[in-house]
Amino acid sequence: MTRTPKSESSRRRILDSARGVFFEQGFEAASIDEMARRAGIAKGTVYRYFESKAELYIAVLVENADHFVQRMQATIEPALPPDEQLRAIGRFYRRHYTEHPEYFRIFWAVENQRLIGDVPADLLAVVTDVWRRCLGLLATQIERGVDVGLFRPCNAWQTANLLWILANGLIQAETDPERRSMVGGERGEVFANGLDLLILGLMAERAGG
Amino acid sequence: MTRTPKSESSRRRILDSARGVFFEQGFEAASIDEMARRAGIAKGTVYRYFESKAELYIAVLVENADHFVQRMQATIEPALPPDEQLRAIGRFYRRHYTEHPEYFRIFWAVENQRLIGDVPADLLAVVTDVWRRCLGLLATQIERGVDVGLFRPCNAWQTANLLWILANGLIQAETDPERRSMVGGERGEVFANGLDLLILGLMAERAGG
Amino acid sequence: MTRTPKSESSRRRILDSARGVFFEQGFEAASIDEMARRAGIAKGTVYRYFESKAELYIAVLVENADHFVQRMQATIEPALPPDEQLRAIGRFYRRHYTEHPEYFRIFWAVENQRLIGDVPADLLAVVTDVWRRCLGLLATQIERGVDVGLFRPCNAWQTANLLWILANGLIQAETDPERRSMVGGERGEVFANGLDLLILGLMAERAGG
Amino acid sequence: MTRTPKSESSRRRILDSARGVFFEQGFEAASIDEMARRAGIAKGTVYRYFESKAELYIAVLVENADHFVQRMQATIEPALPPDEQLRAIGRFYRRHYTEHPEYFRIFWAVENQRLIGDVPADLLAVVTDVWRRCLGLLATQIERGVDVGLFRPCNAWQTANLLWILANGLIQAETDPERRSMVGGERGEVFANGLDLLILGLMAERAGG
DNA sequence: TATGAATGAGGATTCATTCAT
DNA sequence: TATGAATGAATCCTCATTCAT
Repeated sequence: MTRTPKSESSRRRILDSARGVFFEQGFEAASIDEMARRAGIAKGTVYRYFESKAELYIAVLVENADHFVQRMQATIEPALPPDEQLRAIGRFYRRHYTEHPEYFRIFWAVENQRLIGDVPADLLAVVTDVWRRCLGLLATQIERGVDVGLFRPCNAWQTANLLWILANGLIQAETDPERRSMVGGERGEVFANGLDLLILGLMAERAGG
Repeated sequence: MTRTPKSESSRRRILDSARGVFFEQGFEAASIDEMARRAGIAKGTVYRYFESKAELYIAVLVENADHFVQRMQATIEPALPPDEQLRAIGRFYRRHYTEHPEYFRIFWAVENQRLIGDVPADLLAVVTDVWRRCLGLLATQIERGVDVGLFRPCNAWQTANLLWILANGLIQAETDPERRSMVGGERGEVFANGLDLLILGLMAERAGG
Repeated sequence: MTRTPKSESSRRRILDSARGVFFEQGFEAASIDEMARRAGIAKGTVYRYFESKAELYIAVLVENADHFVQRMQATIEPALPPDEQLRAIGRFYRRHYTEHPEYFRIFWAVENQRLIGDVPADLLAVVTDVWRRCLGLLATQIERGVDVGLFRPCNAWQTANLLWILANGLIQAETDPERRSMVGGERGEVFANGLDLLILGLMAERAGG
Repeated sequence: MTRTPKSESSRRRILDSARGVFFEQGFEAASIDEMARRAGIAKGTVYRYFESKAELYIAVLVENADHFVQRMQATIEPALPPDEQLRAIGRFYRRHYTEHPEYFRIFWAVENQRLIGDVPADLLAVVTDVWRRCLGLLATQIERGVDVGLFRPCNAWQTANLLWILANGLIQAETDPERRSMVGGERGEVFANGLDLLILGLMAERAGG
């Protein structure tokens, strides 16, 4: 009788358990049975809310995407200088992962797209949109830095891409215990230092000039 | 009953076809039927050489790892200065991917380990070993650079990790058409510029000093 | 708890939509969901009027039967001679199918009884009753024809059965495009000629005598 | 190691049990589980021989069709006059049904085509071909009868269609106990008399002329 | 040693039916 | 009385694995 048909709490429970199973097992290996079990509902009920496994997967990713982008945009503080801004975004990004590791993986799910195979339209659009908005956020700060002479001239989108790749890769590396024991250092510190080195490169020529 | 293969050529053919199928379809979606078909042998025969699908997958990855590390080590040219050495390794890495995209994926397969779930012992050891050797190669050059005053003081393994992450991430980014259209630029150029920026950061302080 | 419907209009709407769905999709493929949707009511409501899918199917068939028999009986015009009477019934039958193909199928549904499997009591009684009344109508005319010397002596019910079989078969044959292209001729003409040939056979001996 | 891949006896057993289940329950209601159970093999084995339920259904029908047409063609005895020929074909047809009621139903399965929905190409072709050959056999005899002046001039295919419809309808009517008790008479006699009446109609004009 | 037929557990999906509201 | 969310048994189909030959 509420505005939403079906039960919003069931939908919520399904999405939550589905996210867990999908991220733990991957799209192919994840089973609807397991999701239903975790959600404490019958298997058939899942199909009252989502037409297929693929659609459910998309719904999980879309939700994550929206949640993430909204928070990332809220991070921007216009008062900070561009290099500090980049560091702040980086800190937010890493913290967000720490707090919501499941949500975070959407950015790595992109590579697994092909697993689904026949539902690229919706998914691709969403994920691409997220990437674009994130890169755009970074590119804006980089451009600002170049304009005010803080950064040396560069292609802002390409440089944003570098920062993005590095941030993602560093977080992924943190996740792997083997890798961490290889590299050493505190988790947060390695991340911050990594980004700093790149930002330093960005400012280098100026220092040299 | 022994583990020793009966026919080395059959083992070879199985590994080759398995690599193709695993890399094209992913672990879950890959089917033994398809592998046997491509290898031109009967399905049951596969099980005379490998105990299970998972073990076969591991064998493929292990083999790739060995092949890769051997070639990477052969890349080192002691005569070059450390920064050029790093660039050379980067060029090799990217070229290697271009020529052998299948072999290359072993580094990203690590993250998908959990797909298998219960066979980490062998695999983890091998992959970790590869990572360690690759990072070691980079770390050696970085240390050399620091020693000769070309690079500013830094934790060599952490920095090697950065280069490694960036190289992998850039190549992955190249693979995604959406991403490339977002970032623009020539494929090889974006890769080279990215590494350069990091290396520039490595040398920055010195320039400033 | 009583079998008496709560709202006659709901019962009406359910029967109408059920007939459409059953006849379009067949018993197995027909879904209660679709019927409820078309009737503009909730699925659960269907079960307030009919105990099961099978019972609803029976109700549809019973209703069709009554409707059909009433109209067929109204066709008889005592003034016509028996052979014309038979032709008139044939014309009515074919026209009735053309105008109400859904209703018509009851006669072919008999053969599909076994699809349900465990509800023959009600259904069988009704359908048998319809057949009997239809054949009786024909048999009466045939007997009359024999009595007045128009037809040669014969078992009236067996002959009625022949006419009935032929009429049904001809209409079914019209329905199949492949069959029509095989046989050729105008739809109505093939039907009329077919019955005529049989009636001619009925009158043959007389002509010969 | 025999000429046929897989096991011919398994294929045979599957086809036999499938025919039974399909004809007893109809395409939709028939379950592969039941077929496997009756054949005494595992469910998965069915899929080694037939790609899908629909393909298995087609295989059953095709087999029946071939078997039937071959025997029907063998019935023709050139020495007999056309009217006797038609009676002989009728007797064969009825006897064939009596002995192989399952095989026989292919002619009534045509009407259920739509149940499958997405595999009409093969099926339609086969069934249409059977009908055409059967009607052709009848039409040939009718034409001969017209040529020799035994039958009155008529459209041979349309008349063949009439005989065909009547024969099928009479056999179907025999199958239904209710119908039989309504009509009375010996089974074989009703059938023979029915066809005779039509053949009489065919010869009537001549008698009258 | 190689084969490939057979297996059967497992997974996605459907839908008649129930029942709390 | 009507609703529609929830159920779960049933169905088709897949495929890693086994084993008799």
